[in-house]
Amino acid sequence: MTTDSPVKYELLHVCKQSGARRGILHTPHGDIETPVFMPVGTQATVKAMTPEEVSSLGAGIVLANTYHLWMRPGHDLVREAGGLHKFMNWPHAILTDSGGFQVFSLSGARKIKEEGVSFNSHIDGSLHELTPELAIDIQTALGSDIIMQLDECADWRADRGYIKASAERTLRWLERCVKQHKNDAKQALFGIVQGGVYEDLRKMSAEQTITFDLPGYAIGGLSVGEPADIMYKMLEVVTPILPADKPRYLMGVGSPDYLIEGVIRGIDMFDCVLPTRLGRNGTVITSQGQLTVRNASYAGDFTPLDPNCSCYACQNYTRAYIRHLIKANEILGLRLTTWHNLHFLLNLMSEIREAISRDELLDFRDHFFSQTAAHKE
RNA sequence: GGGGGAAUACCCAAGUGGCCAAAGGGGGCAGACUGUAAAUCUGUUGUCACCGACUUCGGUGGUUCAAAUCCACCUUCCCCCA
Repeated sequence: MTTDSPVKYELLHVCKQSGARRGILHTPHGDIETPVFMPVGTQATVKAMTPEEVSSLGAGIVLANTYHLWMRPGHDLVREAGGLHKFMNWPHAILTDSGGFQVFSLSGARKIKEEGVSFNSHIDGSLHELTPELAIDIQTALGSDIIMQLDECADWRADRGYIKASAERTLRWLERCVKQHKNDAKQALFGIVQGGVYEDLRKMSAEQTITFDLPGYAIGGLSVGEPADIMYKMLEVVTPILPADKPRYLMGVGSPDYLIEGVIRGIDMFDCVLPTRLGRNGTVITSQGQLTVRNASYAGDFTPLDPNCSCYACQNYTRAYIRHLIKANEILGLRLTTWHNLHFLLNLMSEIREAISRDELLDFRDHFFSQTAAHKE
């Protein structure tokens, strides 16, 4: 099955200093250099940006969400439109998340059973049941390049017994997803490793998940509030188990420190709402650390968001102007902050890839952190 | 000229004897945000020597144990009639 997969990982180089991987992810909608950051466009749009803008920032793949598009506008409509790529005018690769994260984030409006998850729609409260089979069918209709199994992203603070049961159910759901997927030639199904913050459960989940011989593996249920060192520990347990010829995707990670540390621990793919959400909420990620440009201290600051940035926002606008736009509730303000944040992370990944090629990723990390630390008060 | 109404914190606006340093919005200030129910949410917003004290509800004086709330006069604004 693997050899027929529409998505293939090509390993280019392993950093001699850190063990990090550089590679290429071949998809039906283009080749993607890894490690890669994938902007999130839940509702078939990266909020505040046009697809052309997202593409111009260097993104070759974005996320969309099964649950949200199922609820609205409905996957049949997207199929009728000619698939997600055509519907949203995005010619590059798309990865759809299965709705597993909504099991976590909409926990107040959902019930988990062996058969699947029943949701009360966040839009109108109507009851819907998402099963592993339906999650595949919806993603088939959407036509994304990479599809995710239905999993349960459990609360990391849940007790061990629950996490174990949840991870095992996620494996049973994977089996059903694989069966439903039927070796589709155009879409690659990724499995998701769960197991919370328990090393043995993570190990069990990883070992079981790879028996399905899938074109890629994700690590889920992390970066949901647990301490960073626990997350790093889980990665150190899981990535050595995952096959070297397949991409490894750490779901939901997007702060610069997590990205760098994740790559060092063998991760190839990341996605996160952080840059777009932070931007809309008036915060920018810079080479000197996070900066809440909405704050009064920048009212008269006529320097760029990040003095070391070459993005459109930083080349043309000042902190003072962008703060003014945000305070005045002008759309351009959050477009510019989003623009910058996406550029920053995509550029960071590009620098990480180059550092891997030079076998200097650890040096790069130390330099990066000293820059941000130097500006912390 | 006559009659009626209103003045509350940065703004709007509740409150008509003690539970009022004073509801609620807005604005301001700050914090949070990591497979997006998020252009959202949370906190804070009289002063200070801040688990306590002090000064406030147009102004002045009064009634009362107690006043943003009651009384008198004054000031300003709005509406109606001439």
